[in-house]
Amino acid sequence: MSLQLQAQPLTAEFYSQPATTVARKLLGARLVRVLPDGTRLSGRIVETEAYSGIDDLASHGRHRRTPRNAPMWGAPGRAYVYLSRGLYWMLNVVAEPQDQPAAVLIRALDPLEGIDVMQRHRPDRKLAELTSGPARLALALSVTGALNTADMTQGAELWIEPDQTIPDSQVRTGPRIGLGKTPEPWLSMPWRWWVGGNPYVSARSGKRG
DNA sequence: CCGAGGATTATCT
DNA sequence: GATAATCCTCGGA
Repeated sequence: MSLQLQAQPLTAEFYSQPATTVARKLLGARLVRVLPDGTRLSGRIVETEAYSGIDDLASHGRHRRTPRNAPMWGAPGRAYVYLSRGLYWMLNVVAEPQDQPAAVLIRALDPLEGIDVMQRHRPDRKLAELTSGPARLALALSVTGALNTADMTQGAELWIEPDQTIPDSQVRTGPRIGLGKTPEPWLSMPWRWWVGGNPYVSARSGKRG
């Protein structure tokens, strides 16, 4: 007899919603990573970005389907992990129904479980810099291209489960980060969501509010 | 504290 | 050949 219901991974049905809806609802949820040796690492999601549709000129799905971006057209709830700048892995969750290119980038975590192991993955980093950015959290949780297309609805090595609910009064939105020369209106589209005042929101995002 | 520039490589034009 | 959904270090104030 458990006194409390065990949290279950978010389902494909959840991820089938519009990427913007998924991005908002993921705030406060818990990203869980189980390492090959069984170590469990987790953190609360405090910053996300939505990339949706072939119209979105900031999205990898803006052009044709290619070997790299193909996961964005795939089943909702799978991981889309790609290498940025030849150096850093970015973790996304595929959103919206099959054949619609969309994903949500996980940009920052408030660390919960396995903080000592995360710090071992990022030697000599301050706690505040452990998971405050998409590449940082990928390093802390040992997320690499090996997890590309992994099914995040199964509770195996990587998934997201409900945890806290963040009220609208604490949610902030703004333009996405690092879009370079993406034209308007996509450059300024307020498709980034974060938890106001949370210290782990990525630095370049601006933590105002 | 802040801004500039380098690292490093898969991927696409 | 150019670019990229970033991070880190360094130099200057």
